[in-house]
Amino acid sequence: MAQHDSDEDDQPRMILDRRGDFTIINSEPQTRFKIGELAALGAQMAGGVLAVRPIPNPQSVAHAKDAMGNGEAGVWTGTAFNAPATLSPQSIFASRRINTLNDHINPERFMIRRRYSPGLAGLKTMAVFTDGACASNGLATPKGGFAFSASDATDGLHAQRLEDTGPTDTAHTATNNRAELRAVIGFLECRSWWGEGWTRIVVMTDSEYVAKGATVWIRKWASNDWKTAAGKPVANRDL
Amino acid sequence: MAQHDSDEDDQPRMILDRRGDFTIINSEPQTRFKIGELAALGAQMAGGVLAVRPIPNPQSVAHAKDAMGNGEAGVWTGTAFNAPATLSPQSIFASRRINTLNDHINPERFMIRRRYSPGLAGLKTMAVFTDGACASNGLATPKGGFAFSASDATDGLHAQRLEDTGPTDTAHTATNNRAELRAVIGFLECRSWWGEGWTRIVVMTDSEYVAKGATVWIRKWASNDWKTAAGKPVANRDL
RNA sequence: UGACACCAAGUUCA
DNA sequence: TGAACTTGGTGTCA
Repeated sequence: MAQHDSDEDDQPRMILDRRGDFTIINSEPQTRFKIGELAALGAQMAGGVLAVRPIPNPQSVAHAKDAMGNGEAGVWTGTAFNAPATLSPQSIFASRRINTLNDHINPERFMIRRRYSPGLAGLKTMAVFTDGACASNGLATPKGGFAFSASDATDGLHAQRLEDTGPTDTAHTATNNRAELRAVIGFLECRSWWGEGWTRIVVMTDSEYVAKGATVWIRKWASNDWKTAAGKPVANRDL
Repeated sequence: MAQHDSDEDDQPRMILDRRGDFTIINSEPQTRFKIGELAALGAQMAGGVLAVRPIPNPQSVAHAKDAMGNGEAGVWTGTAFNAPATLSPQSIFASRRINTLNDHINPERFMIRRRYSPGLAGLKTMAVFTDGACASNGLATPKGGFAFSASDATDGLHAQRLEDTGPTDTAHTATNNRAELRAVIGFLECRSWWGEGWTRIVVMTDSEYVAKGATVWIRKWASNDWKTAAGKPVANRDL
């Protein structure tokens, strides 16, 4: 009830600081998303970069489902690789506007620089930074949040609270890993990247859980009836 | 090079202010030791009070080493408890002089008041305030200092710079936690409290690191090969 | 056993 | 405001 800005909406707003980190302002708790730190981590980053190759048309989906052995995971696959030491949102986003005939299509296009994806030059590749957070993770009342950014501009950021229920309408306690996963899903669902002409998404994440889960471990799980190495069912499967 | 007092010695001198804090005068950097603030912290003080029960004779040491599983930690144990809200050097030091037949024994004796250590009345209990400081902690050229006081008199204070090398002759960068640790060690080593007849030391510290490290965490470390919760080796083990 | 992430607490500083 | 020194704990996997 102290001083307020003059704008009344309760939608979360974001600010981007000098290092590229961003913060959700109208959010409780106020969480800082450390996108800028990805740059410092550089080559040592174990989470690394996740390249997602979508397979959107029905035939490809069917084929992928067959190949994966378990259809639920077969809609897309990914490849993990390490980020360069100079990684930062400002360096990786080679922003250029394109002309579109349709006003409903966002004209912002960000080609990932070729040196970050050698051999992928023929694909229209989009880059996105993701991060998840969970205050009081593992404690009594955890509160999750997530964010993603596909540009170095403030209005290119999106952040929101982690929902209490997953896509299957089941209640799920908020955890750090659910938040990290949800950040990637949030981008993939909110933006019609395929319709915009992108054929490859590069996801920058600091989460080994997300990076390896979507690239390495998922292949074992698909041919494994989704059992963990300890024999227990894989968690957060709904996401 | 500004104004100087007329005395030429370069031994650090200390001044005690109204609140019980003290400052090293001939020291660079000039550091303030906040003993007086312990009173304000009172019962909320998480660091609390550290009661040290020494086991000084060889048999007890050997027994303790066996019991701890790892001999290096077994020389003494402690119990943590919270300080009362009214805690202050002036209130806790019930100074009384005693007569001694030996001039070499300091006649100053400070019995901790019974209400601060219920149940310990049968032991000769000595109280000491400790504090550590580290200017530019974490920066390029940190400079540490520490101090302790076992009385409310000015000449009962001792303060000095934190050494560059630990007891193992290894170089160690000064940190706040090394300074806090060194303050306690400084008192235990400089004063022949056992020879003076004290059988229990109560250490007043505002450092959770010192209080829990010497009472709670050390028991896990001893049976843990001195690994931190994150699996890394415990820091400052030399102290 | 290891790895990444997410927190919690205290202190020390700039 | 922001950063470093230190610890304990959970979320997850191999």
